Amino acid sequence: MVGGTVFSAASSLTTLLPNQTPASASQPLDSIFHSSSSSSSSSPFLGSRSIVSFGGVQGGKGCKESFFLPYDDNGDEDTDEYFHQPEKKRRLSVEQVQFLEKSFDEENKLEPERKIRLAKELGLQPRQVAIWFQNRRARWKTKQMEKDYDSLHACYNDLKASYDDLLREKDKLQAEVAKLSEKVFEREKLEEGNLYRAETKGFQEPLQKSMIDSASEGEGSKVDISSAKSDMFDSSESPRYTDGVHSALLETGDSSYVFEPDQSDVSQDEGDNLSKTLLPHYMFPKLEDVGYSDQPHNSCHFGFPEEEDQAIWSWSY
DNA sequence: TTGTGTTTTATTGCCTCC
DNA sequence: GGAGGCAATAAAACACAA
Repeated sequence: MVGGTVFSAASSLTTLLPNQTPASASQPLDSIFHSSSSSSSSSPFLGSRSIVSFGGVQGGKGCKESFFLPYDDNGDEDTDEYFHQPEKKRRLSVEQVQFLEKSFDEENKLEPERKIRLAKELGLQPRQVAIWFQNRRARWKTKQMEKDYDSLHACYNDLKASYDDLLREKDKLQAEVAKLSEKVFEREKLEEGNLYRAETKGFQEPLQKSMIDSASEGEGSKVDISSAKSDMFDSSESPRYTDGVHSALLETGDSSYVFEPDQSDVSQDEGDNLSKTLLPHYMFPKLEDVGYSDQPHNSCHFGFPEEEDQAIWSWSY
């Protein structure tokens, strides 16, 4: 307990005569306590406002100021006043504060020798210097926290802006995914319907042949069931069927892979443009690879393992 | 002048270190 | 156990609007 054990400046001084020394007078701090006649000679800061300078003590009877506020220097010392004036705080002079600030800038911790030296130079008690440094450190810490808060807040705002941008982009992509998924679903339905009709009429092979022929001649097919796939998977940025699987399937006559997609058909489909420009090809794996027919039409299981899929597509629409 | 909010000085109690 | 630091707080000094 510093205040209680060391020396309570204000309370002690109120009981002292100007040229008396406090109870701790045996310390080398004695020289700090000046009488009114000696205070001004040893330090430029031992002005009338110094707590340990008694040169400016108020004298007149009825004066409400204690010697802690020696604003005028008509010092007719009346020692009785010291015993009866209420204890009051006083502020350090501008010069004292500037000196302390400069010292604080050099080092915000106060070693004992430095404290003594500063006290002597400023005409203050070492205790006052210590208190000033303590309070100054507290103020510095508060300011530092405000700075830290501001910089963290700026960081937060930047991150939040980025996050909001990503959210908007995600929503946009979600909408595209939904739109294109719906399109794929409808075309697959159409494909299934056409194949069913062909099979039931026994025209499967002739139909395939005629459609391939018409496609290869660039005439286009009004019932091109491959266009759904080509819209989705065949673009300049999407992998062509170079894995051998599709071409092999074509050779086997698998009805799911009847036609090699035609670029001429693709180029006329505006939906395909979306898939080219907005959607990475890996977002649309082959439907048969992901068990498309078993999935709800708006499901987003694009070939990821179930858990991973859930993690990636945790957002819903 | 006065009420009110802010700043500064100082105290108190607790904690850590040697 | 004493010295010193810190957080919380009190209180005086100060600033300023009404």
